[in-house]
Amino acid sequence: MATIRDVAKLADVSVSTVSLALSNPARVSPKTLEKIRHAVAAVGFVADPLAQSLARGRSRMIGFVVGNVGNPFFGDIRRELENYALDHNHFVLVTDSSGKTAREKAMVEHLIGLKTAGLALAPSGHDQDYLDFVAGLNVPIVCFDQKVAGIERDFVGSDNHLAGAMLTEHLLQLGHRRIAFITGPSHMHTATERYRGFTDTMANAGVEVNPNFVVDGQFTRTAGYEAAMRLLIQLERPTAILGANNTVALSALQAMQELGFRCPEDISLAMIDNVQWSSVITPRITMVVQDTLALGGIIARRLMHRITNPQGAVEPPQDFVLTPKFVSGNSCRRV
Amino acid sequence: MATIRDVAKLADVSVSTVSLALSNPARVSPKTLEKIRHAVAAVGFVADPLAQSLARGRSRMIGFVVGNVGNPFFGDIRRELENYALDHNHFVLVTDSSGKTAREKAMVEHLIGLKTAGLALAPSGHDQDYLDFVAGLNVPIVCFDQKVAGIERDFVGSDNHLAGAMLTEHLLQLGHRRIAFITGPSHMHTATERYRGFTDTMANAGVEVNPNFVVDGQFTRTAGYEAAMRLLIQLERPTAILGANNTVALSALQAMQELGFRCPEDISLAMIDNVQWSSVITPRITMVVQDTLALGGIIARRLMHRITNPQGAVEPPQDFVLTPKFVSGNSCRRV
DNA sequence: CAGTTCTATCGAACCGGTTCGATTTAATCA
DNA sequence: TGATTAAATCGAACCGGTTCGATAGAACTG
Repeated sequence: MATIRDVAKLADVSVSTVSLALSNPARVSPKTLEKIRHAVAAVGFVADPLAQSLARGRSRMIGFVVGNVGNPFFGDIRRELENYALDHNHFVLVTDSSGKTAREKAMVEHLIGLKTAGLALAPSGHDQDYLDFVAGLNVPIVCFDQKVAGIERDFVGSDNHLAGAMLTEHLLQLGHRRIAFITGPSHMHTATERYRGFTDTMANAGVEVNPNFVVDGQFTRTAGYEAAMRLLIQLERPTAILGANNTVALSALQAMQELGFRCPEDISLAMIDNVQWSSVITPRITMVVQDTLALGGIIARRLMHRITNPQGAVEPPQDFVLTPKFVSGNSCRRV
Repeated sequence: MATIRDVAKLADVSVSTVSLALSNPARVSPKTLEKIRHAVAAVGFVADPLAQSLARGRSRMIGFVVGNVGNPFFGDIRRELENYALDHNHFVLVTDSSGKTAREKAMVEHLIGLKTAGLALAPSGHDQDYLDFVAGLNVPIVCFDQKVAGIERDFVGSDNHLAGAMLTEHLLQLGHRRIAFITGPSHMHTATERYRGFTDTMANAGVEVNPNFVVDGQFTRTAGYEAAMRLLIQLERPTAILGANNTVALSALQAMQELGFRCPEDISLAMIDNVQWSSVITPRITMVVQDTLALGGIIARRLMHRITNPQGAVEPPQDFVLTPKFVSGNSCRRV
């Protein structure tokens, strides 16, 4: 591998001039620049990013930290970020914490060690320890998905209260009154907001929420399945189930199928967030989806802004909250 | 951030002794080691991975390069690799090439620039250029999924010929004769092998393959959809469709639903590779799945072996081919 | 006890760039 | 034309570690 000294020798200039010419061509005389360009081409010089990062104290890499890269929600955002970053000469490193806070911390620390220029982070924690950890990170960071109280960073996400409210309203309009809600973890902002959207809308409509109809699905497959089962074995069953996210809703669908309930004939179902291949799932689930492309675009732009603009680093954090979209399926029937 | 020189100063030894003590404690006297340990703790020293990588010429990072991290097949493998790597003090960097060879090259080059210890690569190319490129990479590499002729590297994958054959045999057993096949890109080993498995089995059974029943789905959603449409509008329709991968098969299911065909009553469907939530897709597709956990485990072990063992680097490349598994659904009916 | 072999530690060079103050050269001004 | 200023280039220090040959002292040998 050719080094900058090889180039300097061949071009018959000093190493520092080569470095200067490469990073700021305008500050070098045209003929010197030409010599250096020739030499670079001749020896096939490519700057070592590691050495560069070490010397500069920062790299051209962006860390993307989420709990599940396989989730299409994160996948779409990743793609948007990646495209934008590549256009701006940055490189995205993806890491998956599997939702574990400890692993996330380790990964973030590793990324910081790599002198990443910035981080797109879907926070997995919420306690004081975690807040301190994030606050202590001295890099541009854009948080997304989960709004965590106490984190003073840019945030990009959707209006989750509205998402819950939209689906609840839809079910109410169809005549449902016995509506069940499968929640997510109570420490997650998305989960509590969606749930609030549900209860607020129910209250506004003057419909009481049956406490037995609120079960905890933890946003996971197993817990969602169990929660759904708990709903379905009740003597007085709900006429509609609202899943706080895609995983618990589809687990509920599976539980319904296994117990022989038909959807929507016996029980209606609605969910927040899309999944891959939702178009071939029968019935097509009525859902509220987030605009992942827009979210990804905003995250990308905001992060690159903070990274590239000198004063961008000190701008006060800002929240970007998008309106989710209602997508009608055929999983909800009129009662 | 504390540096190694801070530690050296506090422990009153030379920098090189500190470095030695940290990387090879046995070669330092017990009392010196103790002093250094104290100093490390006192200043909170953590070695800068960048500086370390630069000096050593290699890092503790492993690059994971695939065309679609969202695909659960790759997701499962990634998880296995990651767990194993973390246990062995290595760190996985995930990159997604979106299936584009050019982008994959750029990403691999970047990873090499980062002095990654090794690469788990799902190759996206096949031409001479690409072969030369891969051959020129001077890092431990384990290829998986696509077996590319001419790449002299470890390979981990499944018996794709068998996968195609199993499903074909199953359909033949059920009495089907007019079996259609939606293929993948002809330059992909998995695609051609699966197709060969189909044709060989058909030939063995003495059943002729109708050329109109073989359509190209490119392993993509749009092409798969088009291909399926082309099958479904024929006057003499197939009684069964075999999708060479999950994407084309599910696209076919969608096409069938849109045209009003019922599966399996009107047309049977089978596919190779699982998808997320296949359990709630109606009907449950009969399929042949790869043992992703085993594949991931082998990839991880093989790669770490080459990385950590001095002589591991020069071992001749080896192929690991696993037997896929038949998973019965209810998408195929007897005719 | 002189000669040899370990063992523990050190100093200096190195990995491959960047950066900044100093110096040389060229251009502008009185 | 000599003084002043700007532009171009250079040298050396630095980023934060690793590595290897050198050295000094301890332990072993005959």
